[in-house]
Parts: sequence; C-alpha cells; structure tokens
Amino acid sequence: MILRLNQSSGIPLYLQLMEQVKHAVETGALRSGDQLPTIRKLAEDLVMNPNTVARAYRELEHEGIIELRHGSGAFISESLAGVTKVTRKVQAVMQSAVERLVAAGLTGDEIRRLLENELAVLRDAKRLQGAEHE
Amino acid sequence: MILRLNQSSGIPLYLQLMEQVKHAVETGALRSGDQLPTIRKLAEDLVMNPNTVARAYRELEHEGIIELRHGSGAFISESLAGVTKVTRKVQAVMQSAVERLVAAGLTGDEIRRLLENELAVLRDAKRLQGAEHE
Amino acid sequence: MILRLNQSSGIPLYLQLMEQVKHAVETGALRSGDQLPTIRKLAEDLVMNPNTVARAYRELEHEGIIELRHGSGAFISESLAGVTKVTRKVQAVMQSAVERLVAAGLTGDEIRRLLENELAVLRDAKRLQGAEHE
Amino acid sequence: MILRLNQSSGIPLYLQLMEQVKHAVETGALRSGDQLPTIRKLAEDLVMNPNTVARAYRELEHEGIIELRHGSGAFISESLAGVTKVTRKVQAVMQSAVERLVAAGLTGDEIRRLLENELAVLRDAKRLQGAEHE
DNA sequence: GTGGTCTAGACCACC
DNA sequence: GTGGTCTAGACCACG
Repeated sequence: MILRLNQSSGIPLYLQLMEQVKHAVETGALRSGDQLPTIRKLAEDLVMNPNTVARAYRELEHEGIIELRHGSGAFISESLAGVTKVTRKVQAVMQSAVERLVAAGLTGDEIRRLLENELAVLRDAKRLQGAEHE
Repeated sequence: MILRLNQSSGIPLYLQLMEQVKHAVETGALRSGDQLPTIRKLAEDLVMNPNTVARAYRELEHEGIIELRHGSGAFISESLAGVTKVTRKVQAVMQSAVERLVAAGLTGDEIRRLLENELAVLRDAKRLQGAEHE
Repeated sequence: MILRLNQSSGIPLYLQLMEQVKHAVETGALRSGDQLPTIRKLAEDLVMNPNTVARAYRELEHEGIIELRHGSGAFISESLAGVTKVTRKVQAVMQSAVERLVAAGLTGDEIRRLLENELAVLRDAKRLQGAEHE
Repeated sequence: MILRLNQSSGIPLYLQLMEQVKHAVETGALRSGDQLPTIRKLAEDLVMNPNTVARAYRELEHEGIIELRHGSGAFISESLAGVTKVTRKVQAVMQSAVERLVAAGLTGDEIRRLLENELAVLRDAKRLQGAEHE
C-alpha cells in the first residue's frame, strides 16, 4: 500500500490516512485479516505524531474498517459488509474521465469542483444514497 | 447562480461559498464585470453572519477572482487569466462518469476517494499542472 | 502637475489626490495663487466620482493648503506658513538613496518598510517633530 | 523582535503587524524555522484581540512568509525565496538619508511623500520590479 | 494548548 | 448605501 501524505494541504493528516486506508480496502489492496503497520512504525515512517496515527486507527475501528487487538496490532476487519467493491472496471471509468479532463486543461481543484457539483445535483434529485462527508 | 451550502458538512462555510463562486465563474454562470450580491444581502439570504461572507469575498479577491470596490460592491474581475473555461462538453464527461459510478453502487465518498487516487497518480507522474488544494 | 492615481492600490483615491497636491506644493510645482482644476474637470480627467475630488479639496482646505472660493474655483493658499520647502538638493538625497536601494534589489514595499523603521526609531528617540500620519 | 503598534494611526492593526514581521524577516531578526509567539500570547502582550493577530498570521501565511501548524504554532517558512536580504549596509543607506532629511526640517509625512514620488518616477520608467502595495 | 471558525454587534471609511 | 476593521466570546479541530 502506497501512502501519500501532504503536510501542507490543510487536510488533517489523520483524515488523509483514513481515506487512503479506506481506498486500499475498497480496491482490494488490503484484505480482511491483513495486518497494518504498528502505530509507532507508521508514525516514524511518515514523520508524524503517533497520536495522529492512533486517532486515524481509532476512527477506522469506530467505522468497522479495522480491528485493534491489544498487544498484537491492527488488522483489517473480517466482516466488511458495508464496503463496496471497487473493481478495475469501475476504476477505469474514473481514470478515463480524469484523463480527458486533464487533457482539456483542467486543474485538480477544477475537477474536484466539477465532481462536487455533479454530486450536489444528484443529491438534490435524491438519487444518491449512503454516508456523505458533506 | 445557485448556492448550495451545507451547515453540517464540517467544511467551513466561507470555503463552500468560495468554491461555488469559483465554479460559477468556470462554467460562465458569472462573467467578468458581473456584480455579486452585497455582503449583507448574501448573509441574509444564506442565513449566515456577514463577517463569514466577507471572509469568502476577501479571499476570492486575494485569488484574483473578484474585485471589491469600497463603497460600491463586489464584482467579478475583468482579467480572469488563470480561469479555465468549463464547457458543457467537459461537464458531460464528469456527469457521465458519475452516473456510471453511482449506478455501480458507489457512494459520494467512495467516488471522491477514487478521484483523489487518480489525481495523486497523475501528480506523481508530474502530468498534472496548476494550483492544488493539497 | 502630474497626477498618478492607482485604482487598485487600496489607498483611498481622495488621499492619493491630497498627497500629490501637497507634494506639488512642497516642491514648488504649485505656488500660492495658482488655480487648481475644477472638481468636475478633474473628476472627468481622472475618471472618478466628483464627490471624491470634492472630499480631497475639502480636506486640503481644512489643512490650509488650498482655498475654495465659491463660484470661482480652488486656489493654492497665499499663506503657506507650515509648508516646508523641498529643495532640489533635498530631493536629490532621497533620489540617490532610492536608486542605491533599488540597485540592491529591494522592492518598493521593502523600501517603504525600511523608511518606516527608520522613522519609528527616530520617533522613539523623540527627535522627530511634526504631524505624522501614524 | 520589537513590535511597534500605533492604535491611533488609522492603519489597520493587522497590517502593521504584518509589516513588522516582514521587516524582521528581511533584516534577519526572524529566520526560517523560528517560532512566532502564539496568537493568544501576542494578543495579550499587544493588548489586542486574538482574532486580529490571527488575521495577520493568516495573511502572512498566504504570502508564504510564515507557516501555521495546526496544534503546534506559527513558524517562519523554510523557503523564503522572494525575500530580499536587507543588510546593515542597505539599512545604513536609508538611515543616512533620513537623518539628512530630518536635519533639513522635513516631517515624516513629507519624507514619505518624497519617497512615494521617487518610487512613482521609477515605476513609470519601468525600472522597479516586484510586488507593490500600490 | 495550539490554531480555526463562526457569531454578534459596534464603529469607521469610502463613494 | 457599500465594504473594512475590531472586539468579545463560544465552540471546534488538531497534534
């Protein structure tokens, strides 16, 4: 699993960590039973405060994505009922769209705004289900 | 111009406002020279504090999107050099992708993570240009 | 007299106008009895609101720099007791300093901060007399 | 670092604060990595509202002068690319000029106008580079 | 304990 | 009437 953290993004580090673990689970890069790095090791590797890694792990546990087993570490949960499987086919849809938008000259921020706008339209039309961060 | 604000999203209201104004400018809903609502009026319409609207306007001015004329109001800048034109064709690309992803059962958050992942891949490949919020 | 106005400077237009008239008087470009342009004409020439020109003239009159004679126009005052004569020699001192600073790579803002710092030091030492804008 | 604020100057407090921090950075009184006082402490020391200090810090961050690290404090940026080094030699140029002008009887305001005039002349001659506040 | 956001309301400055 | 500043204080988010 590749972890890309951006210190100066303004997005909380613990949230960046959570999002990347979730995405890895969704794509199958991380599977039920897989062990995650220890808090201490991850904090060291990513040069961040162990409290921050701990918070990410704690909230991932709260969401049922991982299990914290005292004394032995953090593991991807066995039951991942609510997790959608993001297939390669599905990834290809986004990849293709992004490539066309970048080719059209759009920046990442502009693409994000486009996406948010589409999601907002669907939300207004009540066609979109599930937990939303906004 | 449609303004959709989400009080419970956790995203600062002034940022939501900024993003929506930027998107309106990118799609051409707002054009150079157009006058924006006054701070007080917008605050009243959106049921928020005038200081919060003022902060959004002030930061949009810093970014060169709008111009604040003391005593006369807020206007879209005449020179919008860095603004990409988001055409209907470009919007259709995103709309189509989102519709397929929603049909595949993905939630908004999952779609956002997919997008972030694609952008991160391109960023690593140094193919993506322009200001990024992360 | 050359008038240089900067619409986007953030400095009030009426103040810019006042400063330039004062400087012209100090250097002798404008002398006692000289007639200033009418409010209407100046507003037209500089593409600004006549109220703004009127305010500048009103405050210059308040400071005793000019006299407003109803029906005939604005004139530089006959008695300019408090006005320091800025000789060419004095101007040369500043010119030489600025040229050396610009040659050293400083921007206008940096030079202004240098000046403010020097003035503050003198002010603290109580060696500087006279009205200060700060 | 010496901070001189003038409550009655008409110049916004947050701007005065920004200018002084910038000058301290330019002269080397503050260096990359140095921690600034916390918002609350500075507000207390200067007898002003924490929000006002926060605004100064926020705008200095926008300009890339400082870095705000959530939960740990404010620090001078590591990369200060655009900052000119104001050496003692350069300071001496301004000091000497100001002393001669004060000796000639000029007030601070008159000296400021002299400077602005010189800068305007150079600007017109397109010899002056860099960000200008006007 | 750090910075960040938001509200409420007063008062000022500009056009 | 417009935007701009400042204060006061509550509450949240981060490390």
